[in-house]
Amino acid sequence: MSETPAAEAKPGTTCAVIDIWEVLGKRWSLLIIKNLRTKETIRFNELKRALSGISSTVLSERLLELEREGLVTKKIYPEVPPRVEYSLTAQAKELEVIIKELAHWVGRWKRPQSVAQTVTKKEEPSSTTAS
Amino acid sequence: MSETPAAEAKPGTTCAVIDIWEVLGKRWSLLIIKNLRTKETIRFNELKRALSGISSTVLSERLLELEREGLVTKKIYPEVPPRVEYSLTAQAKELEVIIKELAHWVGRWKRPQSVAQTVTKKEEPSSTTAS
DNA sequence: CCGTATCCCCTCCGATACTG
DNA sequence: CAGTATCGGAGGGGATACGG
Repeated sequence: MSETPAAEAKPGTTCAVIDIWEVLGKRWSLLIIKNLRTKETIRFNELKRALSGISSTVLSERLLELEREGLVTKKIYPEVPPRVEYSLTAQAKELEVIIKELAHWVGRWKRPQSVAQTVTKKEEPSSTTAS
Repeated sequence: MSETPAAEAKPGTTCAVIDIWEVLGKRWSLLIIKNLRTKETIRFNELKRALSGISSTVLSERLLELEREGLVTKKIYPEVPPRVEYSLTAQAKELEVIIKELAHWVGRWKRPQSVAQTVTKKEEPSSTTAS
């Protein structure tokens, strides 16, 4: 019945969706995925340049989180000037489809909304009081 | 090609998806929608009781945001003990489908992930030895 | 080139108290 | 019952400096 049957410490972690949502909800996460999509592989500074404004700290952090979630693969080339390439996993490519649907959904409903409706009558809400 | 062509002030606001994502990414938002789904209409304190741990402040705030996004409708009954009923809009019901897909996606890939792969030799002869 | 360590600010969230 | 006002703590994110 209640939405917090277990894990009382973190009330927002009831279903698994919220888990991934919290990761993806963080700043830059979605943008990183979007940029990763433009190429098969992207290097760290290349990505950083594309996301102008992001700091190395945060980019590294997001990349690590996305890697832990299995959305990004990291390839380290032990060369003299270090080279690391990032790319999307198959899992992330599937996620993209859902994001696209979400984008479509957003576009379909893009418009100003009403604020609130005050019911003057004492009647059942089934009869729409939109006048 | 760059991801921040306009709106330099907010780098995370490139596409509309991120906009709704930021609202839904906030704590309790998803849970609120989930609870709203169990009934057609729910009252404020009823909802607050279901989401044990949330404060009136935050619940009110979330509800207002969701209303602004057009996901929730608010009906005010000017009675002696005030009565306000919240319910999902058609738009939110459509969103639910997408969330369900996301949930399915999460379930399909639920498993431990690798950490990182270091390329020791050969493979990928791309000339990227620029210093 | 690819990050980590540190500091600081600023927003978010919870708790409490109070009003219509 | 249904909120708003205010305060204070915690954590995310940016800037800078430094290491491998």
